Formats: sequence, C-alpha cells, structure tokens
Amino acid sequence: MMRYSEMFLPTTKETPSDAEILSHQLMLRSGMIRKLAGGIYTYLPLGYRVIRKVENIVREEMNRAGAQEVFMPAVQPAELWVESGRWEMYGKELLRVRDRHNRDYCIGPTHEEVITALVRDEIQTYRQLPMNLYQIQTKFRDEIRPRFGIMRSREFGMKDAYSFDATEQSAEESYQKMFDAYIRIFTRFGLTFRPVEADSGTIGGSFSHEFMVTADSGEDGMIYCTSCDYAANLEKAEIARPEEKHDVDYSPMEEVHTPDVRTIEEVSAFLGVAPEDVVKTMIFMSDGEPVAVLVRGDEDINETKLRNYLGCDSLELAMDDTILEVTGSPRGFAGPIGIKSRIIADYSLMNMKDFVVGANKEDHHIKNCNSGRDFEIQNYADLRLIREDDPCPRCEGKLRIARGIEVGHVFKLGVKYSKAMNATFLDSDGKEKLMIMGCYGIGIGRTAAACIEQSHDEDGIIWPMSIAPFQVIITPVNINDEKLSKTAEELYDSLVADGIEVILDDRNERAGVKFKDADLIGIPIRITVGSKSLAEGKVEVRFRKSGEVEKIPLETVRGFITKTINDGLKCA
RNA sequence: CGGGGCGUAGCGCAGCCUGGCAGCGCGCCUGCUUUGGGAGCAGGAUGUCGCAGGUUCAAAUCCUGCCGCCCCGACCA
Repeated sequence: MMRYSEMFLPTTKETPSDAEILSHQLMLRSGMIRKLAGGIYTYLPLGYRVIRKVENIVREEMNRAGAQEVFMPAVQPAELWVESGRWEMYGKELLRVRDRHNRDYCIGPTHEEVITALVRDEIQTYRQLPMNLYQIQTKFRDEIRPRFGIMRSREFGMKDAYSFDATEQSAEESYQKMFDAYIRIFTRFGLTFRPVEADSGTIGGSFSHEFMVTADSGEDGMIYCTSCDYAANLEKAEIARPEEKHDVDYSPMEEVHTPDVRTIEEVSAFLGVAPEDVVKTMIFMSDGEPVAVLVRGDEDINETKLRNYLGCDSLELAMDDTILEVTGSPRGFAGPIGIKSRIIADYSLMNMKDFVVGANKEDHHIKNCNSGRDFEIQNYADLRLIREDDPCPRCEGKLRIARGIEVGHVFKLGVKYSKAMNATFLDSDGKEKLMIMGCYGIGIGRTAAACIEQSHDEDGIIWPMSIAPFQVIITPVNINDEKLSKTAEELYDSLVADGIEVILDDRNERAGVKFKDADLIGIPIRITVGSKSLAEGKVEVRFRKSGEVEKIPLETVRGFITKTINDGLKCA
C-alpha cells in the first residue's frame, strides 16, 4: 500500500503554539492537516485517509438505512434562499458571492433549499415516498470565530441527509431509522457518545436529537440523568413544573433605601438575605416589545427557552433607555410592581414568598414582596438555565452536567421548507399535501477530531481499527541490515496481498525515531522486525492501545494479523 | 464587532524596552561514526524581520496606517 519513505507525512516533534486542544495539536503534529487560512484546512495524505474511512462508514450505514447518495452543488443561487426566507434570516454566517453577471449566490452552509427544490420538481405522488437522499460534501459557514482546528472550522465536510414522507407516522419512522443508523455509525468509530434532546434552533421544526461525544474539551454542554435515559442539550434541558403551594401568610411590604446596590450579590449582602430570597427582574426586547422576566436570584435565564416560549425572532436584553422607560428607574432597580410591560416568571418563582425585588426607583428595593398581592404574573414557564443536581424531569433522579462535542444531529423539520417552497405531492385521497421533512447531519472532520479527543495518550493518537489511516505499520529496526529489511519487505508484500492496509517504515532512521512516529500517527498494530526476535524466527506485534507485545513466528503472522484486525473492526 | 496578545529561517522561539554585523533550538544538506524509544562529531545552506509609509546618519527595534493569526467576550447553530 505505502512506503513511509515515499509518503508525504510531515510529523513534528514540537507542538504548534496556536493549537489549543489535543486533537488539533495531534492532527498538526502527525501531519494530517495544515492550515491555509482561518478555519480553512488542507488534508494531507494521512489525514485524508482517515476522512475517507469516516465517510465510507457513514456511507455504508446510510445506504444500509435505505438512503440514496446524491451530490449537490456547493454554490447555490440566492433565489432559492429568498424563497425559503433564509437569505434574510441566515445572517453573516452565509458566505454570499456574486458572479460576473452580478447575480447573487451563496456557498452552501447546508442544503435544505436545494434538495427541497429538487424533490418538489421530481416527486408528484405518495407512491414515490418515502424518500431519503444524502450527500457527503464540503460546506462553508462563515463562523465568527473558528477554533480548535478542524473541530470548528469554516469549511468542513458534512454528511447531510434529507427525508421526505407522506404521513406523520412515516416521518417518525424515517427519523427513527436515521437515529438508529447514527447509533451504529458512532459505535463503529469506537466513540463514547450519547444522543441528547436538543433545541431545533432556527432550522426550525419540532424535535431534534444531537449526538454528543463526551469530552471535557467539548464546546457544548449537556445534562443527563443518573437514573434514567433522559439526556439533553443544556439549552433544552427541561425543568419540571413544581407543585404550587398556597401560603397566604404574607408579611407587610416594605420599601428600603439601597444606595448603589444593584446586583443580586450586592442586594443580598446589603439586606442580609440569601440570593434565593431575591427576585431578578430582567427586561428583554422580544421582537421590539419589552417583556419583564422574573427568575429567582440564584438562577439564570435560559435565553433559548425564553425565545421558544415567546415564539419571537429577535430577543435581546433591553438597553438602559428602554429600562428607564419601562420601569421608571435606571438599570439595577427593576422590579415587577407597577412595571409597564408584560410579566412572565420562571417556575422558580412559584413558591417564593416575602421576597426582595427592585422598587423601580433609583437606590431602592422592596422587601416582603408577594405575587398575587403586590403584582400579577401573567404566566409561569420553564425559563431558567439548568444546574447540576436539578431534579430529572422524567424520573426521581438527579441531573449531571457534562461537556460534549456535537458530531451529529437529527431534526424533524415538519413542513417548514416544503411549505415555504411549495413541495407537495398528490396523496391517495386525491388531495395535494405538503411533504413532511427531516434532516440529518454528521460532521465528518469533527468526528475524526472527536475520536482523537477520546483516544490518545502522551505519545500521540490511538486510532480505532475502523478509521485508522493504516491498520498495520511494519518497522524494520535497521534498514541497513539485509536480513531485517528483506524480511520486512516480504512481510509487507504478503500483508498487502491479504488486503491489509499496511505501511512499511523503510526509512533509514534509527529505531527510536520510527517508534515515536508510529505512536504519534496512532497505527493500531506495529510489527517490529528486529534481529533478536528474528534469530528465533519471530517478529514482534505491538498493540498501540495497550502497549502489549507478542512475539509471533513468521509463518503465522499473516493469520494472526488478519484475525486481530477483524476482531478490532468488530469491537470498535 | 469590543478587549488582549502575536507576526523574525520549514517549525518553535530570543532579540525590540535602551536604534548600530540577523541569532538560538529543532528540522534540512554533506561526510564519518552510530543503529531496539526522537544519536554523536565535523562541515554547510536557508531571512522582502507581515505590508506600506514616516522619524533618523542608521530601523527587526521608535511613530502612523493596513493586513494576517491566536485568545477572551458578544453573536450564531
């Protein structure tokens, strides 16, 4: 397959200073990738071998799940995006370009528009459904801040699949098929991962799961229950509605002078009460309308939940002048009493009594405030950020927080795009209906990076057999020793003949250099051909992961290697 | 977009404060020795000091502008 001496494989001893996380450092050091510009990378031969293996596993499982591979254009006409409404909505992440005729295009960050247009034009009847089409293609998202190498780059490889169904039930099945395929895919990569319930964001739709690879370096937070299956993205993580207790034994309300006391910490310290006895009043602008959102002092608002609850497009904290207008006081003294806006409150308010709020008056707060008596809360909702040890919404267990890398997501899109772009079919009842869609993504490069995050040691990468760039590396200890190099060459030829992915380290380097490189690039099996063992007619088979070494007689190496690789592919 | 940092040989960095021969380590090339965990000795090559302008007898060094990269934040999914 490959001789090391001929391969373009520039490894380095030193770690590049601008690589922060381990997978990025190791990808650079092992000669897998090189940066061309911010968030834009070239895959070198070793890196591209890994990428192709990841793609092929994804491809196999997508095909197995009944999806068909297509290949769509990277450059997409603006009209499609105008039609779906995303030319306006998508924002600066969409890289827009003009052609020589001054027509607008974008470099596809995703392909809902293209696929919907295609299917709309070609599919007429329910008899042609369900249909699931996918592609593996380079996307471009002009991230504000690309980082962590290939983990969060601007240009990146992605598998994206789109399902079209005639009925809700069929759409559920399509979703489930993809969900199951994803489980198989990430299992084959040897990853420790977890599907978590997720917010469906601006892509829209009703339901979605993210596939999170657990890693401390992960950019995403997730929570999981210690005693049931519940797991969710931090932003999505639900909090159950507490039981309402009716306690009407209220103390009389009291206004107190609190000069220059603004934050929850300052208020609770100044008044000698716990943050749990203070209510935070935050003024948001929801599509231009002010809304007062109340949450217990020790909790934080989850803006994603709030946005979903309000069903608004834009949501931001109000500016100082708006606060003054709505509350009549400067920032830091907002409270619900007499406020000129709608008031909603998080569940954490439900059983609070005699709490502290801002007085809507500079340098004043109010003690012993109570909802119902002193002001009215229009609605209670689940609006706060989850915390470690919060109760599980599904069982009696407690929630834990972990970090993860989002390697895949599955969305139920519903009719968002079919409606906007008029993708209909004729149903058996003779009526025209909207196709029900789903979309399913896997980050190819990110998945490879996640594998490294989860599987490495101080010497380098430890690839699982399924995506290792080579399954075996043969290392003759000294290339100038005729016997060693001849044995290594013969072994190499026979393994190649067996269809094994093997690289022969035929460089005229000292053994230590070769060992270090073999470890760094993470080849699962190393066959060392050295004079001591060879005198006994044996070679040494060393496993990258465990470091264990077995001396195997030359005659039986081929069978041993084949079996080991097959076992490795099965369990990985 | 705001804050901070960086840009000097292929890579990692020093030199800049206090202007005066462009340096170190790794890598690379040649030769000899060496050959089981990143060898030793000897010799050698390699720079628009990010770009442009300014100050100065003299600029990697000081000043101005621009570009690129990294980190933190805001933003987005």
